[in-house]
Amino acid sequence: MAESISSPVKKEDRRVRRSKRLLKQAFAALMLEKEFREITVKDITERADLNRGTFYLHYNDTVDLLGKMEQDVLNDLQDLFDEWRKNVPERDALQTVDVNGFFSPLFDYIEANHSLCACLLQNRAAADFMQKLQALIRENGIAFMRSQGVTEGQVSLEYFFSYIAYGTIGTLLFWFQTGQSISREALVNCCGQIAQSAAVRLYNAEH
Amino acid sequence: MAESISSPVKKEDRRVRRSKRLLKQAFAALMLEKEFREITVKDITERADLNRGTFYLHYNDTVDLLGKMEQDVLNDLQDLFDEWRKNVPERDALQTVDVNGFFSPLFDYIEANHSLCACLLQNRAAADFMQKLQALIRENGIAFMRSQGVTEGQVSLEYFFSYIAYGTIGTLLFWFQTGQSISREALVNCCGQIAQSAAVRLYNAEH
DNA sequence: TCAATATCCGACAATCTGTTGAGAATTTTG
DNA sequence: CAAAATTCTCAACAGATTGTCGGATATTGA
Repeated sequence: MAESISSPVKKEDRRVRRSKRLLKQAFAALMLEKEFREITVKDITERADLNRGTFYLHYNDTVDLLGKMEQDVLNDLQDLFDEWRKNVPERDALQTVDVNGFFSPLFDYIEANHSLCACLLQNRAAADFMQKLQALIRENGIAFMRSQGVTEGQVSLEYFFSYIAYGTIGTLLFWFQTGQSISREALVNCCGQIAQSAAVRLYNAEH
Repeated sequence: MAESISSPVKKEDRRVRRSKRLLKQAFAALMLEKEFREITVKDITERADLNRGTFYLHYNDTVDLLGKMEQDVLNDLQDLFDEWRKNVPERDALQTVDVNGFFSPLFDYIEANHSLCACLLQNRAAADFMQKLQALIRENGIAFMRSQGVTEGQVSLEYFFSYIAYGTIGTLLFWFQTGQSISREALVNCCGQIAQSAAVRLYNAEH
């Protein structure tokens, strides 16, 4: 799993990789200190110890940089989902769909990169990170359910997973904001139980 | 139910009420046209046909104004929840908790003020509106469940309603963003079914 | 009517933005 | 290794926004 802040392995000039890395690091650090809207290009380049003009060689503005960083995280997560899907056992028709299993890569990753993820989720500016993350989870969730032989019920899978994705992300965010007030196991259990019980009721995803 | 954009009934100087109203209206209109971060104080006051200095007599900056508008909506919703709670029938111990009923004021209000609410929810700048809205729903939800005699289960009510609130708000947002691609009834049914089935499983909120 | 106060107007310094050109430094290529 | 290509630095620039003035004008509430 690639470090989200790091640059692609080998494509661009080494100087470019260095500059982008420093800019992202500086920006991530600043986001822990103040609101996105208060962070100027000057702030970032000073923190990164780069010339202000260098910023504009790589990004249009701070929103652009934020978007690239969001995309890094989303790419990492998609890779994890892809990897996980390869190893999912075929589902016996009588077996329960393992919703917890589906969410475990997500929880693992977000806990491992908790500082950046909390930043992106909490920051006023990053409302659409939650949306993008929801879309990623939703689409992977739908694909997963279909691969498990689940067919559409009275509630479309799209709306079902929209709900589940937002509920899960939001609860993760709530967990961060309350200082991880319960154990990780309790959190995963909470999210899993809700999703599982709803899935069972709406799609007979059991037996 | 007070119009969110309108000013309090009678407290401030009529000129102040007028200015605030015009500023909020102008700001709401501008948010439909461009990103929050691209909206300047000058934009707002020009649209409102007020002097730029007048803005600073009432708000510190655009974030402040946005926050006040969010609070207007939250106040309206809290009033609705309070009103609704007065009319909730006592729950027979054998009866099902009516989760749909709990959410109906929310759906009504957001649909009635759908333009502004979609704005606040969708806009990049308004990430914390979703958080505030979630907190309001969560707290009212917990109070409701307790009043219905539901006790804590293996999943704390706090986390349960965090999940339910985020899921519901998110799905509402998804509904807006997909151009109300299903009927309102289908949407309410979707959210209701998920919440209900989870509540039943986790809290035996039935029978 | 009159005192209080909100608004308007013009102006101000300070800051940030996005871009430019020239030169120095680094990297890649052959 | 040497040359070519690219990136970075530096200083400077115009343009825009910000937040704040003081003084004049208009509106309000009593």
